[in-house]
Amino acid sequence: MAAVFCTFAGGVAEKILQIAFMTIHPDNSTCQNCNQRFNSIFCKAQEDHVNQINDQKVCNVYKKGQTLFNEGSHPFGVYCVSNGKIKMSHLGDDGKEQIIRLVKAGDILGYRALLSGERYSATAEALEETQVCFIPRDLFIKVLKLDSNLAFEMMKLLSDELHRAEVKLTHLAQKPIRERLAETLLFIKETYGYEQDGVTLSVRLSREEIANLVGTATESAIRLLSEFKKDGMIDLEGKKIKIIQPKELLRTANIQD
Amino acid sequence: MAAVFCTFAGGVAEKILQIAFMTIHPDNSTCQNCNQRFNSIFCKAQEDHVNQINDQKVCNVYKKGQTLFNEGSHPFGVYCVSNGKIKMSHLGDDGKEQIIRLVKAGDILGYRALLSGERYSATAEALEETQVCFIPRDLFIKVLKLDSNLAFEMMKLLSDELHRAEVKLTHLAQKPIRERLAETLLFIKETYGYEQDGVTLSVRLSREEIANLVGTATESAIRLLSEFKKDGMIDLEGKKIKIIQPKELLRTANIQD
DNA sequence: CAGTAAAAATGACAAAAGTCATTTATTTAT
DNA sequence: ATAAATAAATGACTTTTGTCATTTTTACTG
Repeated sequence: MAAVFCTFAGGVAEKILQIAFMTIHPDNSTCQNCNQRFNSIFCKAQEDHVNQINDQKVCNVYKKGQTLFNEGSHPFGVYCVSNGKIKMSHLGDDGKEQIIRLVKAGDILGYRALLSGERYSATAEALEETQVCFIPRDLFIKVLKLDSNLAFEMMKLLSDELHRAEVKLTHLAQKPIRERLAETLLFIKETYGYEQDGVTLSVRLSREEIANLVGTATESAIRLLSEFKKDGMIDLEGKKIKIIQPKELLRTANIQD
Repeated sequence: MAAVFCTFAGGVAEKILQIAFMTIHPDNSTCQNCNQRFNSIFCKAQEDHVNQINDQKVCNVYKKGQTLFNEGSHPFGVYCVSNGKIKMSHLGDDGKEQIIRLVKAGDILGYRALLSGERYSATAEALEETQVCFIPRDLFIKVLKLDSNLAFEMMKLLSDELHRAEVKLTHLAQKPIRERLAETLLFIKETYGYEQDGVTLSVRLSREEIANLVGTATESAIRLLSEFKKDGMIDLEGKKIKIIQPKELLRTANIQD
């Protein structure tokens, strides 16, 4: 099914193919019928507002490695993910990437900078073929102003993200890498879940990306992953990671909160 | 002047003394005349709403070391600081404190848990004698619902905090302690400013608290502070910290963003 | 104001984590 | 399919940071 979606980069080509896509999958091309409709922040938005968003949204497909936006550029709206996986990352002072968020279907992104009135502070890059709808800034702001339920959902989302960031910050300051790696693997599982086999994490990340998620050197991440494998907690097959002993991994993560 | 504010812990005594305070300082006892009126999130709130808040608010004075709320307890409203300084911190798994925010006059606190619908994830403790107004949950929610300007200010505040947390997270993962300590000293300066002399940080923090802000061991913080002093960047007199060479400190912090 | 408790400072050492160099696998492109 | 490029793995070593013990200083209490 995914093969049907076209993934060229340019604007015109995308438009054409988007129309082609809409013809083929009419039920999935509108917000009203989006499979993420009640899984997103818009679940409590008024029907009328969802319709307006549907009318003005622009859908796009990003191939693995393509960026939706870059740190330092201006936000012109927010993105709503209908399908796929995205990483958001900061570039540290020495050019090292720090992954601050993993985005999944149903999530929105790009709202932080928009609401702060700043440029993007993070780069968003597709981890695999990803379908995204773009909602223009003015419409998003307008709907947010008119729809207090949506505004509250937005505040809840921001509060939850803030909480996540604060907990991660505390763990970075206080926990050893071993524990943080275990926690990260469980976090990936929570976010993207397993493949059909029920053990393989359904995302392919490089060792470097895992390290940049944990906040450590690539070699350290590699070494510890090997240890986890040796200890029988996980299994490694190339970029596939299988969680063999989730309980043991949870114990290793040593999470109290 | 500060000596006029009474600081007993209990509820009844506080009420009585609050009334005494209002009698003595009528101009400062209402939101409308609060010295932080246009320095807070309520700056763009409708006059009517500010009046309602003023009617229902409950003011309090906390002595140094007293907590406004504790990690794990339920939020019943938000706090608005009219005067003083507060630290907010998480307790790490091993019981180590991680300071996640420094709160100053004009700031509000306690909103994160309230908007997430969770218990407090942090403890708020006064760093010195601090005057705070408590705004009940239902009123805050109601006003937030009716006043879209206020809601947007709230979203902006959350977005800014989220940004701060993400940057701190990146620095914790990537920067050496020396740079983080320098950055922390500058952050304290930005937050609380100097005393009259124009060089002494106007907050007294223990070495342990500084370490818990930086995210390091107390001894490491002490050692590096001594180095900074030896290098002539700062001066130490007990808990007083003087910033002698702010530029050199900024260079040491090695901040790009 | 002495005496005690707490905090700060310092040294010696241990552990954790990072860096660099090299080898081995795995992708990718031709 | 094979070469070239990229990523992963591993070892040796260095640096950073933390821990523990001890001394010195400061703050507090009777």
